Amino acid sequence: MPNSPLHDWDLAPREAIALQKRLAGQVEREDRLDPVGRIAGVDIGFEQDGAITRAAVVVLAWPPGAEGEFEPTTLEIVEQVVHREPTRMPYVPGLLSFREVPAALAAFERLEVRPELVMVDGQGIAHPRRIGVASHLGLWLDLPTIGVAKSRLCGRHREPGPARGDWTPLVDGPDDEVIGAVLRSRVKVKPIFVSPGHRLTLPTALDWVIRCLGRTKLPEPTRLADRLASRRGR
DNA sequence: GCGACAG
DNA sequence: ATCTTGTCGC
Repeated sequence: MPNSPLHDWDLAPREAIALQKRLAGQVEREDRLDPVGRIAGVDIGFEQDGAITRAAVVVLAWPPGAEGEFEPTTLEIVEQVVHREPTRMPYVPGLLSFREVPAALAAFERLEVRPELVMVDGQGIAHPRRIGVASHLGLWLDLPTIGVAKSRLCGRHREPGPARGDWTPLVDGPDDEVIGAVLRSRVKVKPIFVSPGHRLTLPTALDWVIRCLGRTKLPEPTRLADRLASRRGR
C-alpha cells in the first residue's frame, strides 16, 4: 500500500488542488500531434455501488474504411481493454481526474498498440484551473487528448444553432477566455462540450470530434468506451 | 451568505 | 456515475 506506484494520486482536496495548479502550466495548448493512425476513446464506469471502478479504452483505426459526412461508418476497432480496481476517491467536482485517471492509466498499460490521439469522457481545459480529466490524462500519457463532456462544469455560452455541426464558444473568466466549444453533435439533442485536453488547439479538437461523429450524440471513440465501461456493450 | 458543480 | 419500463421513431 505505501509503495503503490499510484500512491501520489491519493491526495486530500487541498493537495490535489495545489497539484493541479502546478500541472496546469505543463498542459500544452498548441498542436503537436503525429500523423493519426489510431484514435482511442476512454471512459470510466462503476460497479457495486461505486466500490469498483471500471476503466475502458477502445482503440479505433483511422481513417475509416468509408468516410462520409458525419458518418465514419467503418471505424474499425483495433483493440479494447477493460480494467477493474477498487475505487480510491469519491467524486468531487473539479477533482474528477484523481478519481478516474489512475484506473485509466492502468488500462492503457495493458494496451498493446499506442494511439496517436485520445478522446476522454469529461472536460479538457474547460475546468476552473484549466486542467480537467482529459488534460491530466494527456499529461501523464504524453499524448494529444480531447475532452468530450456531456454537460458543463464551468464557463458561459450561448445556445448553439439547431444543425448538426453548429457550435458556440464556451468562455470563462473576467477576460472571456475561450476554453472550449458547445457542439450540436445531433439534431434536436442537447449539445456536447468539447475542449482541448493536451497538445492541441480548440479548432483541431473540434475538427476531430466532428470527423468521428456517427449517427449518435457522442463521437465513436467515447461512445464505444462508454458502452464498455457501463457494462452495456457486448 | 447563496448558487453551481465533468462523472 | 448508477438505479430502471415503457415508448416513440427511423
